[in-house]
Amino acid sequence: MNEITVTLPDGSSRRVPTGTTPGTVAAGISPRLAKAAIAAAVDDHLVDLSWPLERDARVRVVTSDSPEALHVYRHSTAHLLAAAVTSLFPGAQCGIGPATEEGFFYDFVVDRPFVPEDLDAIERKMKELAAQDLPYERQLWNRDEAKQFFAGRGEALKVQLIDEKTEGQAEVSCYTIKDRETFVDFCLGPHVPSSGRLKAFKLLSTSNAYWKGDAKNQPMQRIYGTAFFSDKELQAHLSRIEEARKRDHRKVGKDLGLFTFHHWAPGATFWLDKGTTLYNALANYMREVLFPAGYVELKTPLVFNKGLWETSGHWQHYRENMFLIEGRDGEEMGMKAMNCPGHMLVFASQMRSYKDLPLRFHEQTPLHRNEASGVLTGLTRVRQFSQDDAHCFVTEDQIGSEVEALLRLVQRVYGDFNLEYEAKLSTRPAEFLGEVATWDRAEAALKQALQTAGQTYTVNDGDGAFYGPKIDFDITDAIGRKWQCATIQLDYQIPQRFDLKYVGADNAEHTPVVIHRAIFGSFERFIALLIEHYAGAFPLWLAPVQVTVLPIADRHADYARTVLARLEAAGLRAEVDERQEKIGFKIREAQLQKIPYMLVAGDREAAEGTVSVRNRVLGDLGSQGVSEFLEQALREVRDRSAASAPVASEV
RNA sequence: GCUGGCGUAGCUCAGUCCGGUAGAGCAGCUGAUUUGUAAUCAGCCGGUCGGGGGUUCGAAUCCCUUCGCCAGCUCCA
Repeated sequence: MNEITVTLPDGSSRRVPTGTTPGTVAAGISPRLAKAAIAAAVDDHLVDLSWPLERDARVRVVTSDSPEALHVYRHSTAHLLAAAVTSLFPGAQCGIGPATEEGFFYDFVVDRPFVPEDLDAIERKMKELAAQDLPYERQLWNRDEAKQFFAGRGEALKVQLIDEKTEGQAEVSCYTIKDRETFVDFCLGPHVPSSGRLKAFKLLSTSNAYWKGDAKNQPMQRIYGTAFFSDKELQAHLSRIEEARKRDHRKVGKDLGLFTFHHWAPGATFWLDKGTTLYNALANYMREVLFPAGYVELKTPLVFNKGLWETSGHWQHYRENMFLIEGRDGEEMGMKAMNCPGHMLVFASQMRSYKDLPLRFHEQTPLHRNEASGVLTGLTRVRQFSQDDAHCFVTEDQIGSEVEALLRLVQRVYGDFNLEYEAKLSTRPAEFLGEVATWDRAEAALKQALQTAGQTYTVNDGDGAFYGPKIDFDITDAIGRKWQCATIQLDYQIPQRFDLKYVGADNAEHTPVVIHRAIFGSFERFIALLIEHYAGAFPLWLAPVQVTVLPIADRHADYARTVLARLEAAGLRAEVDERQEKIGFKIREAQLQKIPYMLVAGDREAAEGTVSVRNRVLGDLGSQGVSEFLEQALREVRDRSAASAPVASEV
């Protein structure tokens, strides 16, 4: 009999007959490993445990400890879901059902949308199928036979998938659960060996989706679920979701009185007094960061004649997202959806020399975008918002250093908030303007800058804007959704459209390159993410109310007011709670409002000229002189210390 | 925009399936209490049940329509 050599991760190797499966290899190592095995990696390629080994290979048994295991496990759970749905809903047609970062989903074409009761029934069916420990088997089918089989079952979408994904192949990979009659899916795998492995899963929600994500295609019903190796992990995940909901910015914003909305202005924020204080603190922070970095601040019009938008190209490509207005003499106007065209006009308003570059225009005025109603979400997706926007006008050989400076700016700002983020480089898309050589130079400059700034990143090939490559930064919200915040975008087109020129050292006219960039992204979205990041317990420098003075009884009110006056004179945002309530009640309210410092003032403090300091996290800190407290608090503000603001993940 | 769900007092929610005078807690107001580190007690006020239309003797409840919110899809900061 022919033998092959199997090399294990520890470097050891063994001879086994050709056709041996990784499952057998695992069993040969130890029964416990065989029991824990989910799948196998053969020469770093994930396969089933039943995959016959035909030649010498490195084999690693994938168990629940392996990083890839959960993905396989969830994908197998998605198959179980599809098996349950096709069993309970005869005629249901399957689309695709992948594992995701948090779980899995599967899309179906069904006669009617799923309702919550359906999910319960489907989940019960899944548990039943899991309890039967049905084998998952990979089979190679003749391609035409497979197409006929799926066509015969009314699975037109599967036939389409086979057509598209296996062109020119003689055989296609299919997975059965138990047998052909019970469930079959066209799928590359790998999968767990049997349904009994699937121990802990839960269906979470349903929603509409379209075949291939295109609204022009057939509407489908999607079922989301999640799965873990143990019930304990599943329960932990579910309670994490529950905890995250508690710090959802929409809830916290309401509880803390930061902002509100009204149905007469969908997608537009009413910033309440406390929210406005927070907003202004961030706006001023950004100015403090940008002015020393060579930026100047502009305020440009909110409404422009359509001529501007025609010149910029937005009239042709972006009009449906713009709020349009008719002027009193019938002229067409558009509210600005971005600042760039206005900034181009400012650049062009006077002669510019190469000595002026880089020239950096910063602007915080509001933008309006007529977003589709279905996409509006709290503060993270709105119709009226302000960016910490800027446009940097540079020569082509200044691109690298400018982008590097921008990367360091992003790192510095996000560092000030202890935010975690991910950077993505998006490169030349299929449809683009300009020369390939220019794009290549620009992409190389961005990569170089990323490396110099020590910024890790992933590449999104072909995802750049039509006018230039870009680097985007994502921050994750409380419930795991990623939101783009900072962005750095090169633009070779807009300076040409506006015919921008500067006079070079050679006394000739040249066209500058524009870098569109934002660090917060928008104030609205950034504040939403900050609220969730801090669970509403902002660091002292951001807290809308920084200190509250709590007199014990009415006779301490005068003293409390003198303390308040000193706090306010020193520039702190403070208030006094003079209500006729017990101190425990006042403290509870201040804690719920997440006020960083509570200063208790009673007989003792009034006599000594002190305050009894309570920190919202550390609790009672004992009594301090007012000056002593002030000095300490002002230092905390100045340092933008997060000392008393644990981030949500630590709460 | 699409699909589904939801909309009852300032807030959180019950009542809707099966039509019969709209409920609770918190908040607010008034009074008492003068209080020492996460809720003092009592009383009172408060809702054309998102808007409009329809069915019915009678609609929060059933039907239609419209607006908003939520989830997802698509799209974006």
